[in-house]
Amino acid sequence: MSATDPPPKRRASIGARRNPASQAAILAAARAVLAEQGYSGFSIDAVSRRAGAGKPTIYRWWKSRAELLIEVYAAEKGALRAATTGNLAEDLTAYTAALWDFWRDTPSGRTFRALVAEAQHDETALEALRGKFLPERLQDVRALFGAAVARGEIAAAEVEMRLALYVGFNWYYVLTDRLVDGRAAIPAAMRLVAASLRD
Amino acid sequence: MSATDPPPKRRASIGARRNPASQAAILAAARAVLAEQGYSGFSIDAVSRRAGAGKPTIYRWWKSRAELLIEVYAAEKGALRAATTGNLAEDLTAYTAALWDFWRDTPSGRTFRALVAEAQHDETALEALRGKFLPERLQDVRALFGAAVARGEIAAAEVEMRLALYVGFNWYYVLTDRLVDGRAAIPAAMRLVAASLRD
Amino acid sequence: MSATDPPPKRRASIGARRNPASQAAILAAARAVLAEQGYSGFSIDAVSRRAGAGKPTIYRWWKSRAELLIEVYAAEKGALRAATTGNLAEDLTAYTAALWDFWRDTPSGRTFRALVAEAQHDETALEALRGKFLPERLQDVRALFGAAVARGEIAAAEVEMRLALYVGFNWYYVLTDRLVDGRAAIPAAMRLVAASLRD
Amino acid sequence: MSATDPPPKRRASIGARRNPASQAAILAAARAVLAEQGYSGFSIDAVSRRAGAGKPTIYRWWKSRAELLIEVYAAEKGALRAATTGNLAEDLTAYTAALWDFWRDTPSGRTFRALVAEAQHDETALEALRGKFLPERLQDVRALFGAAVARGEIAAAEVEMRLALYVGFNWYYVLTDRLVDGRAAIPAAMRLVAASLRD
DNA sequence: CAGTAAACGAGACGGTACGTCGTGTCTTCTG
DNA sequence: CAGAAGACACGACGTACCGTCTCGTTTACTG
Repeated sequence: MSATDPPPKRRASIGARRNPASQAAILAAARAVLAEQGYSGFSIDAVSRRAGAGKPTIYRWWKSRAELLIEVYAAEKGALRAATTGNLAEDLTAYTAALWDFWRDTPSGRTFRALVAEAQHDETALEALRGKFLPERLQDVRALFGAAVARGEIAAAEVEMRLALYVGFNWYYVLTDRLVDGRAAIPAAMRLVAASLRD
Repeated sequence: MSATDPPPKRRASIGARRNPASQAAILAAARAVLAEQGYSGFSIDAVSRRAGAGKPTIYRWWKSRAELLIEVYAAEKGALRAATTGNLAEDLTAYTAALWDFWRDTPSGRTFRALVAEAQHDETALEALRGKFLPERLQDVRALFGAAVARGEIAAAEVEMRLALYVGFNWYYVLTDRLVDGRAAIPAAMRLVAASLRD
Repeated sequence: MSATDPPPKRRASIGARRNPASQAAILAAARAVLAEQGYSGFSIDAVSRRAGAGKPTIYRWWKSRAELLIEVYAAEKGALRAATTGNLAEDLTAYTAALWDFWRDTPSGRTFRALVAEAQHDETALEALRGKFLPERLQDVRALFGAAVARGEIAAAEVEMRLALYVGFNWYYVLTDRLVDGRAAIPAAMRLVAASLRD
Repeated sequence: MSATDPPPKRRASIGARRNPASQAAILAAARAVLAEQGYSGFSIDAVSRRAGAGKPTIYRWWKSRAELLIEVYAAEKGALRAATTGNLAEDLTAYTAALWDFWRDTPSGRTFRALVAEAQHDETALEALRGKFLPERLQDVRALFGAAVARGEIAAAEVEMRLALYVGFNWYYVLTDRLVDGRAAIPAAMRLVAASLRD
């Protein structure tokens, strides 16, 4: 989203179906608002103004702020991929470093923080976070743990617990806006998350 | 906070100093509002109405919603204490179980969630969370880690990383409102947080 | 849902244009508040509550209390008309008597007083009073003077001065809430306002 | 009142009686506030801050804003005197010109406007205006009319009516803040106020 | 190929909350 | 015991945003 917005041209209806141009404009506007003002400036009114879209158009396709945030996040997250190399701690470290870069270098960090905040407001947003957003986002990481289970590194029964430690570690740093400070701690933390419990 | 509130009597000024009765009523009202309506119903107006206090009285003593939340939380947290028994994993498990009980059985869980959400809105709230709230709240847990360092269980350089894993684990469950589901995972997670990294 | 419930009658938007029902309800509420509580009870909040209208709806159409007062006054003033019979003093007397009746028997006297008071608070209100309200309200009286000039009763150059005396006389009595006491003085005063200056 | 306020020194009690220094400071502060901000900035809080006086001290000696305004006005008005020369119109013209100068060149014009506005808010202020303030202020002008009655220029029964015309003329111009524009109209208006009604 | 259905922008609507200011009352402390 | 200091409950201020509603317009899909 450029700082100098293009003059918002009126996008009329294209008939009795969703206008992709409007949807794209709304997502772009939401991303821009989050990038520039953060969660406190993120309102349906602001997005509507920025996108040159009517509020009902937004509410028609996203029934809550949370849904909009989720789609904004998903639109940018696509590129990030976790690769299995044979060592869980190293895989987690590589993925986490990439994730933190992504959070730092795009508006996605702010989007993520907004989404977690939104889930504290709104029960349905929390449900969406738990039931849809997190499972999707954690798919790759879960696969890393799955591969480690297959290799015998960790027990299958421990995956959820390790996942919670892993996710919580990331949340703690992103929600306190300390992605830079905490970066050095990633490798050791990932070694612990991947460590054996047999001793 | 009983559901049937006593008839709110007007509390006049007691001179050019803070009226403890008003402060207590405001804190109690804030706690009650959070308990009954959660973060979405938590507004200075609502607290003011509930407490029978003027909004300026609230703003006089608490510069922001976050400060009020912090004090509400602190007022209930007092009782919780961490004891060192000689085994870090066990100490952490005991403390965490007590913390989760406290979050579940009092409005404090909601207060905590509200505070984290507030920190996503408001930069000064985030600063207060990082600079004042968390250090104070983590004092006891940090002491547990310190004792483990003294016993040679873990390295001093690893304390911050382990603390982040520990805190994140708790945040993840409380912020997704899954304190009940996640309870069984506590002991194993704490063993991992306390595990050796030498192998 | 009891059958005795008064219909809540929320006035929704009727599209991207002013809803006449809301405007009428706001004007009626403003008139009612002034009639019942006078200027000291006249607040945008009170009008909003009384009208069942949102404050932003009021501010959207009236930039200030003064504008609202002016429109409330104009809505009732319509009926009053000045007739030229051929004698300025008598015409003024008849009109003034009717005006004072109108001020006494409707909320308009209070509205007028409120408007003058408002103009002492607010520079833009004063500007509206001088530039818009008074010229419109004085149109009829000015026509009476104009007719007298045409008949040769008074000099054209004296009209503004006589108008000031005339208006001031009315203001003095209405602003001191003595419309009843002062009534007997109207005819003689009007003879003086209409008197020749030749001697 | 100088623009650079002297550092407000604490004026302690001087025993169980009114402290003249405090009263003077309060009156001076009220005058200064009116001069600088007009009626809209005139509040007991503002006067209290400016004077370095406690609000209860103000309320103790002046039970309303109106009383304070009256005393502020009286403190400056003293100098103005009406002189009888043998011609009512000329006497009125001279006095009115002096009065308008006084209103223009001192904060008194604003004080006067504030007082009239206050009387529209507050019934007791109106009563004070009618019963105390106006009779005192009009004493001199009434004397001019009395002298004219004694000389046979006007009828005794017409004095109140002429006084109303005279006062209203002044009010009209001061309340619309047009003392400069209206100045030229004074002599003719005064001739009319003093004119014979016998023709 | 006309009629209908639905999406679009626009923006008004009744509300709630914001954070600040002023009100008049009250109490304590100082001199 | 007066005076400063200032806290108190209250309520108005003007603004932002909420989610809903209706408008008039613009297509595409239908019968």
